[in-house]
Amino acid sequence: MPPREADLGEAELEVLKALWDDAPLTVREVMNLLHKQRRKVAYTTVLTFLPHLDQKGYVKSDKSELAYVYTPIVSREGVAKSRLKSFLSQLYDGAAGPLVLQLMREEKFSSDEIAELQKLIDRLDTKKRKR
Amino acid sequence: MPPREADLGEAELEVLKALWDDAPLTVREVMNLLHKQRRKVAYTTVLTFLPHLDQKGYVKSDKSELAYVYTPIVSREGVAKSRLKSFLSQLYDGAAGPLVLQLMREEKFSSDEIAELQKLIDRLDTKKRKR
DNA sequence: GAGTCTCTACGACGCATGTAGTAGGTTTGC
DNA sequence: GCAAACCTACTACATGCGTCGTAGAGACTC
Repeated sequence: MPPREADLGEAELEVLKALWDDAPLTVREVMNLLHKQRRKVAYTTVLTFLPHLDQKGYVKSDKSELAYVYTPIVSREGVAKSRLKSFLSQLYDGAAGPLVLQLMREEKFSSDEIAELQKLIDRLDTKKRKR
Repeated sequence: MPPREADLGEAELEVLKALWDDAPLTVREVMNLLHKQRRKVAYTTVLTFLPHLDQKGYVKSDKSELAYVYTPIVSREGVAKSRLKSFLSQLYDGAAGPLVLQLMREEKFSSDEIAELQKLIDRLDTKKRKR
């Protein structure tokens, strides 16, 4: 009983990413984009994903021209957020803290990111102290 | 061509988590644990996962007693790390920065976590300045 | 207007995964 | 010793997903 918490397969996500990168696209254009990314996939394969994404409410389609033209109607951030949620509950019991700490220990960050991070922490810290 | 970057299915992970929680366990004990977590699954179903996990090198088995007894040989952190890597490359192009920032904005943290985080940042910050 | 090109719809197939039943061996308890 | 209980191996089946081919509708070309 795998209830598909994700709702988006690997390949479907690839297609959606292509759309995020390069706004309204036809099936053929999506395929070409994927090919450039060394993702060799047949036209008809791509063709199956776009109606799926449409039905699932991730993109909208427009057929005023000859071929359908697809545009995402969900943001990259939104999708990232919901997948992040699943990921968190799957391995970290939904707690963000340990994950952040792990990332901070193991990954690299730019100075800008560190500065931004510091700002966020200061805000949280102040809030806590006020109580 | 889904190359199984994860190597661990959803259900397999559940079983592995049971083992992490409660060290050496027999098939039956794992099943009982899952049942307690409202995960109704047949004995033989659990039975199939453990040899899988064994073959894939996630657990080791010991048959000095009547029934096989399984013990994890990979850490929760190790698995979390590798899945985190996939997740990161899947949605954030492998960049940890944006993910951390997103988490900091949207999630809650304990004072301890914030303190720990501050320490980590200070370290990174110092390193940067030294150059 | 016949041939060609391009599009979409539909169906087929393979593989991974989760699920479980059955069959047959081993242990235990009387 | 024999029956009951328990264990594992093997097999089977459903589903989801990714992959693509074929067929037929519409447009375009000359």
